[in-house]
Amino acid sequence: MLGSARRAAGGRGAGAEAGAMADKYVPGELEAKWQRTWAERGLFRAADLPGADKFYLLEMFPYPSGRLHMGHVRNYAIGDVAARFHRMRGKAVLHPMGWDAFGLPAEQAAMERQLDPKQWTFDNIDEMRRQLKLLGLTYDWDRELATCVPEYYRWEQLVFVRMLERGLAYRRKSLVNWSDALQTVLANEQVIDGRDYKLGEPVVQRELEQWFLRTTAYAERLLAGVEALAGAWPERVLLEQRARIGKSHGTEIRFPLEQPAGGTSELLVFTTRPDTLFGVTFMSLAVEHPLALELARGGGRESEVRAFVDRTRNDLRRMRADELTKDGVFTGAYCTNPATGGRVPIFIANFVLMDYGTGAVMAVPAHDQRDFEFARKFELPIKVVIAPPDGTRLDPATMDCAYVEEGRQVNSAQFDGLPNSEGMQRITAWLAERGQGGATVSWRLRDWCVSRQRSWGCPIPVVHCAACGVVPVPEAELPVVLPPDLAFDVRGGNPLARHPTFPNIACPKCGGPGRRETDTLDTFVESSWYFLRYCDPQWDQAPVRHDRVAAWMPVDQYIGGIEHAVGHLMYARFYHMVLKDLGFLPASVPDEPFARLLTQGMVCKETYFTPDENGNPVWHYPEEVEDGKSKVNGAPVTVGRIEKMSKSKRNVVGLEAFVERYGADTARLFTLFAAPPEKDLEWRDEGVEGCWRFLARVWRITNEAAEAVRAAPATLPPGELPPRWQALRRLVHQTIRRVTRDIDGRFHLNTAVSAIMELTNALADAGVPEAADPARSDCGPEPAGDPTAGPAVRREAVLTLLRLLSPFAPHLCDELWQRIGQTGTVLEAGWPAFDEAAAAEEVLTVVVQVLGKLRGQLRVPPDATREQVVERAQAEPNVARFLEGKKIVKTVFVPGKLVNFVVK
RNA sequence: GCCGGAGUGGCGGAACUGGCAGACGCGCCGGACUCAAAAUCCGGUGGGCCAAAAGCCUGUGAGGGUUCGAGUCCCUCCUCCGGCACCA
Repeated sequence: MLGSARRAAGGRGAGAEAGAMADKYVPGELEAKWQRTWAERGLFRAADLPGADKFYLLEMFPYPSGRLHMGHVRNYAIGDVAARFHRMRGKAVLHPMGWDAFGLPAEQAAMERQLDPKQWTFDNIDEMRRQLKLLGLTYDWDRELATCVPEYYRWEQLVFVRMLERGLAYRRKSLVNWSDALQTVLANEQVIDGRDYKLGEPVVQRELEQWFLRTTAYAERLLAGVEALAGAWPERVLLEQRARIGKSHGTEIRFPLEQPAGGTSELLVFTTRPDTLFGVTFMSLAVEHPLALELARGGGRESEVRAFVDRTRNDLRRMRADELTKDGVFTGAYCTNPATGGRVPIFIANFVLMDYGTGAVMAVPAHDQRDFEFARKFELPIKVVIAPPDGTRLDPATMDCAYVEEGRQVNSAQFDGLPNSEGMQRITAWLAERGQGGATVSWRLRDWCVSRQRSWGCPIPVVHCAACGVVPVPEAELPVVLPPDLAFDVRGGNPLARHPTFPNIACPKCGGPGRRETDTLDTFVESSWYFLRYCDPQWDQAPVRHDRVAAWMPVDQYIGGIEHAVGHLMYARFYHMVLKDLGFLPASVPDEPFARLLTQGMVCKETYFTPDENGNPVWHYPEEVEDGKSKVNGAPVTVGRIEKMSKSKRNVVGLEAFVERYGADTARLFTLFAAPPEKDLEWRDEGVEGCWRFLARVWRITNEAAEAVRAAPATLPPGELPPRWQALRRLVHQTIRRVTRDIDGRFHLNTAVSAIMELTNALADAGVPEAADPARSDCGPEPAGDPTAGPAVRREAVLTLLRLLSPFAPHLCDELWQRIGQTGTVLEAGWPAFDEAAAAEEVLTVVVQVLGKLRGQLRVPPDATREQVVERAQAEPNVARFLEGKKIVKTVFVPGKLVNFVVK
């Protein structure tokens, strides 16, 4: 409104481009212009070797699906605020972006649409990069990398060969999650409720030869790292990692076998309850236990056991733990309890896990619920060895569940009477003395299965030779490059294995006929070191360049989705330690690659649906809904739950259409303002409008002030400012403090935006003197005193506003920066300096309470004494009213905050 | 089942280490501008008592406790979300 009035008055010429644009905030052209400028000036390029003031900021790189969604926008907007903030504060910032480019979707596209996975991937990358660039993010595109090129994955092959040499990579038969639908093995993280993460088809257990990385060898170090990251990573992630590592202290006990079997004369068990050793009444072995069939053969029950094992394996394919009832079979074999010398029958049980502990469990039905259920079913004896502290007598005949609490040892020979916690230690020590066991540690963490029967992944660089076994490809012959001509016309199976020449190779050792490994590596291997590669992505001498990595690592702030809490974040920590141990990293690099972690919440939105003929929901896009009815089928629409944006629920907001309408700055601001970063965000169109309005308001206010700011002196007049301007200046500096604190470390970006909004409101209230806006009659006349005070303070306020807002809405701020006569970009201008004295309040509000209830307020100078404040507080009429006729028994005084009279 | 986290206006969310609950935004109500609308601007907005204001009462999932003072600390319970789930 003001702009048009001025234009009419000023009669601006056609050449005054800036003025013509002053009318309305139109982000489209403006954003493109500044993105061009930034790129041309190379503003986001990181130094090769930064000094001590480096800041490595990283967002988890995306899979190039071809479509950027609002979840990405949120992730990258959060990161970009931090990147711009640290840059403005003078840090050397590394802020790279790349592509997690291997993976199943490319192969599926190849199978379904006969596309070349490489072509498909690079087309997607181009498309996603284009969309990403619309957002004005501060990436150093010179460091862009894609994991699917030999220049990247070759180094994984080298590392794999070295790991093989050190026994950190190995091959073994193992039960794995096999997806028929996807024709591959899946990691545990990729299996959700017995179904694959991708198509939701059933996953079965199969025994296959697989490649593993020995994560278990690093369990202790991974756990130590978790403890060290306390405070720097979200507690939730640390908890999940700690649970996954699952360290538990216990005791290893040897039970001599009556008849040696399978080359051994004893059965080794792991228990956390050695105190219950005297209560053992049977043994339970896992179905896959190597001695299972051997013992049965000796016990004369081979066929029964074999039948049970076969049957149970089928069960285990699908069933979840809680749907599986306890079942088992007697092997016919016995062992001896080393404590009592008693005879213990050995069973195979369906609930015993082979890959935890030793795969054999000493069963104490009186004090373990699972053993109790098993014993009841097979009518096995129950022997109580722990007595409850309350004196209750446990009777095996009538117990309906196991007693698992603390108590005193009973029926335990020389240990009787001890508290069971002490019994644990004493029995363990006693076993150790007699060579029958001892204290040990068990881990829940498993080795990392990295084999994938897929062709769009990093080939595992080994050769199988009938004579020499597994032979690594010699380092000089690396990389093993994926053949370009894979056939995807056959559904299922690995096209690499079917390739006419790829599998054929002579054994590197003996020259005889060999077969190349056709499994590829899990894509989590690529994402386990990409952050190192960014330090010099072109380096062709080694996976990473020492001096660069030494200069940039660790990542100072890592940002990504909570779904990677254990998978990616555990693998990357492990791999990073391995690289360090193998000498690929300089020793100065710390064990932990990610110094701080932020896990951002999901972007959610309301869903709309109508029921189909079977009552199942049919989801609708918001634009298909009109007046509460579906435009598709005319039925009344139900508003569904607020759920994560997804194509299947049709509750997505298209990025490009959005940016076209509102601009990238509004997209960024909204995702940052609507919720704190770590919480889920609900997308609401009204909220978007609010952010848009705010930016338009900044636009208007700044443009209105532009001429005055240009003309204003750059320094404040000496001496005291008139109160009105001093108040504005105080708010300016308080806002600098708040926004700085909110961004730095705390990541309360939503409150940082609030603070900036408050400053904007104050700036609007401070008014534009030459605009005699009747609606702003409260502005009052320009106060007396130095006439340059007002313009100078307002100039500082406008400059500060743009500086504080620029990490959130960089395009708008740079444009306005230029319009108020500043050169360059806000990024280069730097973060505003904070002046403690200017931020200090000269009058404090002290609240007065009587018996804890608010009865009045006082405005007092900061240096007021207790006596002065208390005296004035008592004189407040409303306070006096409540003090009348009462006796003050205590006066609480919190300087600058409150007075509380306790009366009787 | 076990281990975490969270419950604050009509809504998203603020409240640093116990000190004015509800910042900021949305929505809503009233007003200005306009022929009108949109946009914009100004004011109001937890609930209750009171004609209104002043003022008072009440209020952060429920109940108890500690404290001069509790959204914040402690105990019990309820609800929701997340993780793990035969880990011996």
